[in-house]
Formats: sequence, structure tokens, C-alpha cells
Amino acid sequence: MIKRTKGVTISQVADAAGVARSSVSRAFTRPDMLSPETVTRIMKAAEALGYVPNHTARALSTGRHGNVGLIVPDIANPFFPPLIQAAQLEADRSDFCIFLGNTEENPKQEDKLVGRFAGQVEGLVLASSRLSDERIRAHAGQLPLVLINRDIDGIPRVLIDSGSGVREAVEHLAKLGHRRIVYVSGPSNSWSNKQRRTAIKAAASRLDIVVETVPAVLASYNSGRNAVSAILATGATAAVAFDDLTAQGVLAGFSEKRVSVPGDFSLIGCDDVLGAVTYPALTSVSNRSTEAGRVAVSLLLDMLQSRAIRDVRYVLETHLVVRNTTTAAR
Amino acid sequence: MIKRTKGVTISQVADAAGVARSSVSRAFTRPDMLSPETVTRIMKAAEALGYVPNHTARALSTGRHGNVGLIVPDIANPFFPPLIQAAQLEADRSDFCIFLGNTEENPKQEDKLVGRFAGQVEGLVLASSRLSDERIRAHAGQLPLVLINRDIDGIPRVLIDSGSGVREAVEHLAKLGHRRIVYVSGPSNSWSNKQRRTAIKAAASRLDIVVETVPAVLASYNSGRNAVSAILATGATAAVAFDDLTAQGVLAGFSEKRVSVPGDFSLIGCDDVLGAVTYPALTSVSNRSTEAGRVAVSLLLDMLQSRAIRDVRYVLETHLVVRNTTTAAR
DNA sequence: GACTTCCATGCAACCGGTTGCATGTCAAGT
DNA sequence: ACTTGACATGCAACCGGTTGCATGGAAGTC
Repeated sequence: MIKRTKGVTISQVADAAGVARSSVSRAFTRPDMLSPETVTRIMKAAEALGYVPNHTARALSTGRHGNVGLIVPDIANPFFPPLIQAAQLEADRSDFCIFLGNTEENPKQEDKLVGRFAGQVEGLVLASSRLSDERIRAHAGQLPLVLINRDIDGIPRVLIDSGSGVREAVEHLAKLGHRRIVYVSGPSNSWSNKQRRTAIKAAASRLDIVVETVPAVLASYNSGRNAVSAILATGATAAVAFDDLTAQGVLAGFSEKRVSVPGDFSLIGCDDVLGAVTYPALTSVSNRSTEAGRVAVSLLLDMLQSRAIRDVRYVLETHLVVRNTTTAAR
Repeated sequence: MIKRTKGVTISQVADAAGVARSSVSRAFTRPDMLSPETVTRIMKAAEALGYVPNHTARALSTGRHGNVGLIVPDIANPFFPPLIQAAQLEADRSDFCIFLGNTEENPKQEDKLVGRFAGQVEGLVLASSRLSDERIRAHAGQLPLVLINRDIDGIPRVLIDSGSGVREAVEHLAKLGHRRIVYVSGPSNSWSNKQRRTAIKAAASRLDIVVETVPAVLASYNSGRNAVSAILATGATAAVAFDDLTAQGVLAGFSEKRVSVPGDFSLIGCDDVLGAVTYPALTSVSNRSTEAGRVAVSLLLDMLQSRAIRDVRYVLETHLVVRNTTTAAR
């Protein structure tokens, strides 16, 4: 049976070391204010008693808890783990802890989480928030906020510009001789989907290529797979999918229908989350989610330090990663 | 420019409502102690001022912060996100928040995180901890702890038994008439790899099946792919791979060599992290990480409520999920 | 009408730190 | 010898809530 030791307080250390509580506090926070001997005496006493400063009490009196929150819509979406990881790493460098929230793509849940976090974090990063602009603005009035992939004036934000990569994708297909392509779209309410579709249309019309949009609705493997018939019906020779998962579904659908990729059809994904684990290895647009996580936290910590809100708009360009699902049009 | 509103305190609400601070506190925590009219008056005042109880202050006086910590070795490993998600969901049901820590597989980092979390969470879940038994015991002395996939006497733990599922996999192959199979092994220092290999050998020898082991070293897509020649060289008709990623690599390797799955060869993965996103859909051993996350948190919350540590050892059996990569031996 | 009982509310201590200001000591300056 | 200043330390208020106990008034009992 394991016994739990109750907390040692600053007063006990003070008694043991024969000093005032304030001196113990200073020994830990501003040792330069005390004589070296006093500091070592206090430290020795603290060590002996197993004293650990109480984070909560400290947070109450200083107003700084050393935590920041990070809220994502779906942790199981492979786009986010690298982002979370990078955010955590960056926070760690400044001795901050990350509070993670998962909203299950549900704005209500997101609102609730923001509220619950508000009391215990100094600032918040909202990644791909599903909240309305108004709600986000309201929250930003309560505590320092940084957005990832939401573009709202006046609130610091990190944007992954998939447009640049998508443009490269279309140019790549054009160079390979494709004249008629399909965009397998994602959720219609998604900011990224809008961004990508717009970029494709712009690039295509500039290069004199015909684009048709086939909806995949749920941005998942299955909807990609189900979209295959519609894709083939357009008579296109290449497609760009909203994301890698959709592309992988399309790949499976083609395989079932004995359509060879890239032999009969060229396919490009987005987000590059599957790395090279599909067969054939998927040509895709890089996502830079790692940088996004790192930069967002770094921005937030800056805000906390300077107590100022700058209207930062940090754009990360993406690029095409060519692998084996694209080849010259027949 | 967005302005930040400073916090409204309980005293301001008390003044506005013409009551004592304690009454405001009670209005929020134990409204049954107050007359209904007083409660509504206080609530109205609170609403008008935009009062939100200060979580930190409350935690300081009650000793309960309503947070639990969850530490995982690698959030980017697809095994963990579902676990995290389930843990969060379960915590949410009891109005608890989850603190997430990522250790990058590094025991030092894990120790550091535990220490940092200790002050702000009521309890901790360690998933696949990389710490030594002694360190874990030491931490368990400081705060309520639940382990996932670590088997230490006296500390509540949730164990995923992949052996049971692997046994089913071998039985499944036997029933399909396979007499000679391959185990595509994972990292030799992995607890799971050992567990799985042992289970396969035991089941196979019981069923009079020949097993050969082909190493995939890094448990990754590429090493699975590279193992294909060796697999074919054994003359086996079926294989069980250490994990799904390896299996997917093997699948790709087969595809390159024009070996049809399941037509020419049957393949089974482990962990079921890819769901049905391969083509053909991968037969795999379930991992139950979702249940593990849920159960661990639920156990922890129980401990917090009852203030007692029971020596729970919760074993989750795994099962074979049959999809389309296995069929009768030719 | 006096006495008990009960309920709603207030008072004040407490949770465990931090911090502005006061105090005391000692050495240097004149 | 007296002032001055620097420095180390203590005192006490404060952060924003919670909670045991005291109090006072209304209702109930004989």
C-alpha cells in the first residue's frame, strides 16, 4: 500500500530554517535579494522537508500560472499531432505547460472548453477553430488569443497558405500535359477547402485548364472512395484531393476499378500527412503544421511578455512534394 | 484593437447584491443553503457584472483543481490520439480537464513533466511510461496515479493484452488452411513485440503450424516493404505483422511484386490504427486504446472521489478484426 | 408569553504563496 | 562621532475564493 505525503508549506520551511516566510519565498524566486548563506540554509531546509512550491498559490498571488491552452477540433486527424507536439516543445522552452482541448469539431464544445480553460491559462491557441468570428472576438477580449488557420483582423494568427502549394500542384499537372482536372473537395464550411478550391480555380484558369469539382463531403477515406465514379465521369486525367485521406480513398477506389495510378490517372493529395505510406507513394502538398504550432505558441508567449496585442498575420507557404502518383497525361 | 476586461471578483458581486462575500460563494457552490430570492438576486448581479468564478482561487482553498494529467510518450504515434480523445471525453463527463504531456520517449522529460504537473492536477495517468519502476513508485507516493500498459504491483493499471488477439489471428489463419506463416517482427526491445511474438509461437505450436520470424527492425512502412523478399523466400502463405504500419509496407511491397493480397498471400496487422484505410482493407488485431484511455481516467476519478487506492489490474483483451486481406490458403 | 428550534446570513480565519514597505545593522564618508 | 546609504530580513496586506461557527429573527411548542 502506498501512502501519500501531504504538502509541505512555506511556513514549515521558514520555521525549520529560522527565517520569515517571505525569505523562503525570495529564496526561490529572487535569491539575489538574500545573502548567499541564508539562501543555502533555506534550500537545505526545503530539501530536507521535501518542499515543493505550490503552483496554485503562486498563480493566485502573481496572476501567472505558466500554462497556455491549445484547442484543436480533432486530435485523431493526423494533421494535428505534429502541431501539438511542436507547440508543446515551444512552450516547454519557456517553462510553460500546455492544456490540450479537443472539440470533436463541435463549436459548442469549443466554447465550453475555452470557458473552462480561461481561468487557468494565461493565453490560448485556437487551431482551425470552428467558432464564429463573433465568438472568437469575444474570447479574445477575455484573454490573449492566437489563431491557427483562421483569418480575423486584429487577432494574431498563423495561416498555412495551402494556396501556394496547390498552385504548384496545378502547374505541375499542366507541365505534365493534363488539360482537364478534378478537385475532390472537402467540407464546404472549411476555411482550408475554400482556400484550396479558390487557388485551384485561379491557377487553372491562368493555365487554361478545365477544373470540375466533385464533392467528398466528409474529407475522409470513404467519401474519397465513393467519389471515384463521379471523378471518372468527368473525363479528367488528373485530380487534386482536398486532403491526403481523401486522396487515399480515391486511390483505393481506383484500385477496385482497376484504374492504374499514375498510369491511367494522376492524383495529388494535400497536407502530406501520410508521408510515403500509400502505394504508390502519394504526391502531395506539404502542410507545415509543425511550424504553425511552434510559431503560434511563440507568438502567444511574446504577447504575454509584452502585454501587448500586435496585429500579426503570419503566413506559411506550402509546396508541392512530388512522389509517384503523378505522370504525363496519355 | 481589442481591449481586455479585468476580472470581476466575488466582493464586487457581493457589494452589488448587498450581501456578504460568503453568500455569493454559496450562491454558486451550495445554493440550497440560501433563500431562493437571495440566490436570484446574487445571480442577477453576477450576470450584470460578468462575474466568472476564479478557478485558481477556488483550487487554492478547496485543494481541488478539477484537472487530471495524461502523459504519453509520443502523440504522433497513431496509437495514442484515440486514447487521448477517450480520456478527455471521460474526464469531461465529470467536469475535469485534461493536461496533456508528451515525453518524446524520453524518461527525463517524463520525470520533468510529472513534476511540473504535480502541482496543478489532482491525479495522473501515465500511458506506456518509459520511467523505471522506482520512479513510478516514487511519483505514486506524491499523487494518485494510474498506469496504462505498465504492470506494477500496488499501482492501479490498465493493460492491453495483445496476446489474445494475436492468438485469434493464428487460429483464424489455421482455420483457413495456412500451415506455414511468418511473423514480421517489430523493434526487438519492445514489450509489445515480445508479447506478440510469444503469443504467436505458442498458438502456432499448439495448432501445429510452422512460424518463421522475419525482422522489420524499425516497425515502419519502409521496413515492412523491404521485408517482402524475405517473407516470400520462406515459402509461407500468410503473415502476421508487428503492427499495421509494417503491414501496410508489406502490402505495398507485395503490390510492387505483383503478389496479390489476399489471392496469393494472407496478411494480418496489429493495433488496427489504420482502420479500413488500406486497399484491400487490412485484417488486424484491435488495440482497444480507446477503452484504455476511458478506463484509466475513470479509475483515476474513482480514486479521487474515494480517496483510496485499490490495487486494480484491469486487463483489456484484444480481438481479431477480419477484413479483406485474409482468405483460404491455395 | 417564554423557550426552543431552525434557517438564512454574516464574520473571520484559512488555503499558500508574493511583495511593498518598515526596520535594523553595519560599513563607508566627512 | 554622526550621518548616510546599502543591504538583508521581517511584517503584514493581498490574491479570490471557501467554510466552520456565531448571530439574529421567525416560526413552532407548551
